Amino acid sequence: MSQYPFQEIEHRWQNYWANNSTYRVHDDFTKPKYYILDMFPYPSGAGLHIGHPEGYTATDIIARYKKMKGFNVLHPMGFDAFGLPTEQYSMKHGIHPYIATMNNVDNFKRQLNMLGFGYDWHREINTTDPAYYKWTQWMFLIIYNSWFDEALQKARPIEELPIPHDISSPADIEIYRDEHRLAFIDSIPVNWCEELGTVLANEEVDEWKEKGFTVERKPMRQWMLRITKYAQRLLDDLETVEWVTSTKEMQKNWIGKSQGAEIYFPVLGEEEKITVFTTRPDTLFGATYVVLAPEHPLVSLVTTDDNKHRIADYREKAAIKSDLERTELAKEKTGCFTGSYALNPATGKEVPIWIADYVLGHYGTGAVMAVPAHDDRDHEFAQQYNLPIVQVVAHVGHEISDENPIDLSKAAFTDDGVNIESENDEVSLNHLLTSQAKTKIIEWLENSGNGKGTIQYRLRDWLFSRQRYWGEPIPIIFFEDGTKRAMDYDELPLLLPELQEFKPSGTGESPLATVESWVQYYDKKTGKTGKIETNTMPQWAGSCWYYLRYIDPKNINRFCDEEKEKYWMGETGVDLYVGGTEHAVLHLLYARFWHKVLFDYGYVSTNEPFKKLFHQGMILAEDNRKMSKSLGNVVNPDDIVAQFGADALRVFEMFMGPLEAAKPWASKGVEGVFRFLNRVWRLFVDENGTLLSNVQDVPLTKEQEYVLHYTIKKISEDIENLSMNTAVAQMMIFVNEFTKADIRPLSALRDFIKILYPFAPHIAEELWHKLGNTDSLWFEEFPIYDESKLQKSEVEIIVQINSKIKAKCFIAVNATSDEMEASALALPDIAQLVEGKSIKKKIVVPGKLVNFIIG
RNA sequence: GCCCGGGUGGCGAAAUCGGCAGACGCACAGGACUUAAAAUCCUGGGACCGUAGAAGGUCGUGCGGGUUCAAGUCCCGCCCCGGGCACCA
Repeated sequence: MSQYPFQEIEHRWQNYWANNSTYRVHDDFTKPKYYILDMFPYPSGAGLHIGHPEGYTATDIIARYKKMKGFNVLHPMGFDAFGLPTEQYSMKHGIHPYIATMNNVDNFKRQLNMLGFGYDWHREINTTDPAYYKWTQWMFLIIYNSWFDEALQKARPIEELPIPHDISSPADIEIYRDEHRLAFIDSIPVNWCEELGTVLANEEVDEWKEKGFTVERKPMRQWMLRITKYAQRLLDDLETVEWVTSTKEMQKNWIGKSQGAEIYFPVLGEEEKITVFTTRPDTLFGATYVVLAPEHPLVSLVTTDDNKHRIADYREKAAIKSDLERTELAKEKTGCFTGSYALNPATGKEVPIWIADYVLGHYGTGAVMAVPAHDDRDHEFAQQYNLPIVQVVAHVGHEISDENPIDLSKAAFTDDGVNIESENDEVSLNHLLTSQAKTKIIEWLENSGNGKGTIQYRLRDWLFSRQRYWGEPIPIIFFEDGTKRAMDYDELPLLLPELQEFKPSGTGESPLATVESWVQYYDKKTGKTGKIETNTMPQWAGSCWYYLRYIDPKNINRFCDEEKEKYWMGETGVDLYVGGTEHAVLHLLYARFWHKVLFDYGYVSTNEPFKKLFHQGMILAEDNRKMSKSLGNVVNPDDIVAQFGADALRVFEMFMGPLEAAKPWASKGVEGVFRFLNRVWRLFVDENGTLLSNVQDVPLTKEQEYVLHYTIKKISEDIENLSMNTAVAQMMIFVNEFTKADIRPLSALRDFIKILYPFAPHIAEELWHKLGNTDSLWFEEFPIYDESKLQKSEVEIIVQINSKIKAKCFIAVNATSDEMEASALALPDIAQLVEGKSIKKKIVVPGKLVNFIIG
């Protein structure tokens, strides 16, 4: 294959860009800004995956395009380098995570530069850099030193938290404050992984289980972030961003808002009431028993002596089960009667109190009223244990029982309908539709003091601590006298200690707990001695705010300068954020949460961090399966670049198909794109790389003008819409058209190079210089199309008889309907077909078609 | 089970304010160049019927209906694939 010298060209231009700091970004506030962001990579030992260049090329294209359109473009890159994989690798190979990280980062940077991306490396960030994680810790302290004002729906300083009058001692005030901080310590059942020696967030459990690790539930002391306080805002503000609908949906489902009611069931013979949460308060008259989660605090109170052993036994078994075992693996529902009864506040009837692990302790109130007639789970349980089933909702129009077609011995009736048998002395729901019954019963509950309407969220607080070494230390000191204090901002960063051994301590504590010299702390500010918190932050922490650090990465006084933040974040934040779907919920939800806390304090100027979000699809192996080492179907970017060059890889990944779609790799496809780049090369130069003599300063033909201006228009629009595949197709059409020309008009070729440049910057720069230019294309303007060149004097229309195409003809572009009809009828084929027939109907679409319906 | 996406040639895909289905590329076939090959260039192509060849005809965007002069595109009912959630009361 005779080929253009891509290796030489790519090396030359990469060196040129580096030596001339071509991509240096300046904070020029006079220009309109465009902030385009990639999800920064985790620098693994495996190096760049072939999927990485897909999103990165797309953003590189847009960044260059926007730059050429006159925007001041910020398109930065950095590394999310804390986290388990590096620490695992370090333990296995005995290399310090810091060294492993540096090596991996170097390799990633080499590969990113090899692909010709236009990053300003002066703005590189690394989450493991103390100068960076100082601010991660700072933001943690902002959160720690805050409470959430429900009335204002925003975070406020903890000092401003109103303290109830009956709390006066400093110790009690501190306890009260701790109960309201947005970062707090709790002892809760967590997902403990013995092999990893750490707890995992609920969201992370599946990922590690897939990798073959076991995860069990175990109560432990943990740091939590009160993200649930922001549930409503996180939900509402989704409406203000331009995100993929599926991702918005996922976040909505994850937050999981439910409207319903809390209802109080008095325990017979006790003062206490059981509060249940239900979304179907309209079925209250059908509640025939109450179920508590095994971990519910009232369980011991309501358990009668003769049931003690069985209940204790059941609770113990439930406690060690993971959520997974309590749900998917449990084919049959299990439960245990406590021996006590509660009163259904609507019917006044006694209903038995059970415990069962199908009721989750952490959702709602941890207790439910069971309505077996109208809930599948309650129905199953009632059948299992022979509990009464009472119907209170019927199909609309079938309120009279003998016409009622519902067979409750088989399944529950869970649809909306109309209430029956729902009446007491104070309220009747009978004949009301489900929605009306809900409103009415809530009204009654509130008036009678038996309950109230409420909203529940599925979202849980964020488990924020990890028992690992390779993460940000949590800057809290626990003193020997039992008090504690958060470090002040001027004491940050709290550095990770140098460590020889970073294996888990084995006690459930972080490896940091074994470093006496680091843990033991003499506090100069208070003169007290104590211990530093040994848990570290999860990997998500550093990525919660990195987009802000790019704005001012070297700032030592602030996470970023106020004015620069205002400029680059503007009215609506990052203009475009591109990354994989795998972060649709977690990273994007956590980052939004941190951003909102910062927003509450005025540290950032936008409500939401990312205005527009786009997910690139996965690149599959040639066999249509996921690429994996074990399948041996991995394609390495280094190999492709060595064989065909970075430009070919970039253009091919854009040409494969829609950016958002999952698509299989095709080695023949790269060759095709490589052939295209060679055709581009030969459009300009001969075998020796000398500019062809038939590239001349001549005017374009009408046809060439049309193709050129259509290409400019089409590709501009395609880039804006992220339709890179059709943009590449249009460049191919351009090259095919102009290759045909014996004399190639220089002006069109100049424009074409500028269009090609965002996609294939190396070959474009080389050809640009061969045309005698001395500066980089980075500083050129993107061509602008001329609408008048797109106007054709004649247009081809189709002529149909009975809606079938029978002929085509050219007509003047501004022809009237009558003229079109006359031209069509004048065609011999049409005249012949119409002859002797009556034309029943004529449809004329200007500039498109004429259709004769004949009989 | 629920919520999102998506089903178009041998393959990746274009085209959705309803108006020539299959742009562009891959693979394939034929030809030119060559001692030969590679590379390059040119030509062809949805399927079926038809014809010596052409002309011509029928069918065709997952399946079944519908609206319309006209449907890949709009409406109704299904099937299949991918992703997410899943005892959340």
